[in-house]
Amino acid sequence: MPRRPNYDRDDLIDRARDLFWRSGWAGTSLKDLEATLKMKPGSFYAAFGSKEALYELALEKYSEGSRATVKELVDQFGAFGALTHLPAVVVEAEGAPAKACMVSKTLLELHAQDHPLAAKAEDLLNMMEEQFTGLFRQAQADGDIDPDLDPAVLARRYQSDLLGLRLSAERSSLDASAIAAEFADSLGRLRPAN
Amino acid sequence: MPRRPNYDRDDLIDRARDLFWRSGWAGTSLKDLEATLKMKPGSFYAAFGSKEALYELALEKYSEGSRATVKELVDQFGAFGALTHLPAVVVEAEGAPAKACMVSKTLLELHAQDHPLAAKAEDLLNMMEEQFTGLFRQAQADGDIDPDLDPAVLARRYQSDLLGLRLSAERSSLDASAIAAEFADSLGRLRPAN
DNA sequence: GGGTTTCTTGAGTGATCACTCAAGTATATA
DNA sequence: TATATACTTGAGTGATCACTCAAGAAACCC
Repeated sequence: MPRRPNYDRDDLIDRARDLFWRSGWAGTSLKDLEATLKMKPGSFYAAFGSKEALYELALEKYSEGSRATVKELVDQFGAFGALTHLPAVVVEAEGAPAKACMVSKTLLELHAQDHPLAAKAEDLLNMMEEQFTGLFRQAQADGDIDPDLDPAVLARRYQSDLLGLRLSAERSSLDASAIAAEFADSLGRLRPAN
Repeated sequence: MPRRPNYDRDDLIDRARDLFWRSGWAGTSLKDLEATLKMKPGSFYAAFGSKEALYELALEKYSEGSRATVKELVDQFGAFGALTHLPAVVVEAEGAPAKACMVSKTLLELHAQDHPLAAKAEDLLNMMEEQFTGLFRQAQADGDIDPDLDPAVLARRYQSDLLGLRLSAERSSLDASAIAAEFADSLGRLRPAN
């Protein structure tokens, strides 16, 4: 009986994610969304309920995509190889709306307002950190990293440096690839002693 | 002949800086500024011209303060000591409006809009990077760091990691002091070989 | 103390914000 | 083909945005 929507919901969320990723929460107006999604306000609110609800969907999709990229690197290069390749991958991503991580941008923008999306961003950063912990643990099992080191500690430091690298990559006057290469190189110091 | 203002301009800029630092550009409304500075719109615009002009003053003052803090650490601990102490200082700053660097927050929020304040933020990050380069050079002269390493390269990496640390320190679920300690510790690897 | 100059006040500006809703349109079932 | 059920449209909502300006108050010089 019903009329079906003439849009692909998943594609809309992708486009919204890219817009939010680039321009942030306050920097993206409903007019911007209407233009990018080619939807009138009525359709928009029928489909998503609110700007905030769509942002949350977009943020979750960003985080899923981020973790999927890491998994692909693991399949291709193994756990240690994924950790060393990721910095360059993230900095050299050509089509990406921004170099910086969307989750960290969300946290920085909305943390002071105690906005629910900032809490969501914290959760997602924790999930991503856990993925890194798993990678360091696996790299130890593979004999690529000193087994005496604590994978959780390594992961926190790794994620912190990676977020710094991605933030720095937003600077136009700075060659982020060079930092990425060094970052990857310095992981070699974590190799087992023998 | 004239009537003098009944405020301390320097103090107003300090308070505006703290407010902008915490809440960001879009997150700070003129109503917020009026409340914090205890000024009516007329006085505000007579004194500063626009929200953007005040933000620029606040950002410059933040950057000056940031570089002054580093200089104090150099006086107290020397160049290498300043580099090792700074991570903990920055993460444990109790009274600060935010853990993350105001300049990097500005860049992330406004870069996509090609906002003049984002360009300003880039300039200030470059200045801060130069200060770090000078510190690494001095630390080499002091015999604390391997003279074969490039101080400019070390500074870029150091700044990137420091910005990442400060970003991570915004996460409530994360112990940033531990990362800071490790960060400082890892600088020991840059010592000369002998 | 009169006159000049500046600062302060606060109501008011148009623009934009996220969002609503009644009316119109298209689709699927019966 | 008739009807029920969405979806789409777009003008319009009140709230808030950064900002203006005319009027009044205060401080200085003579």
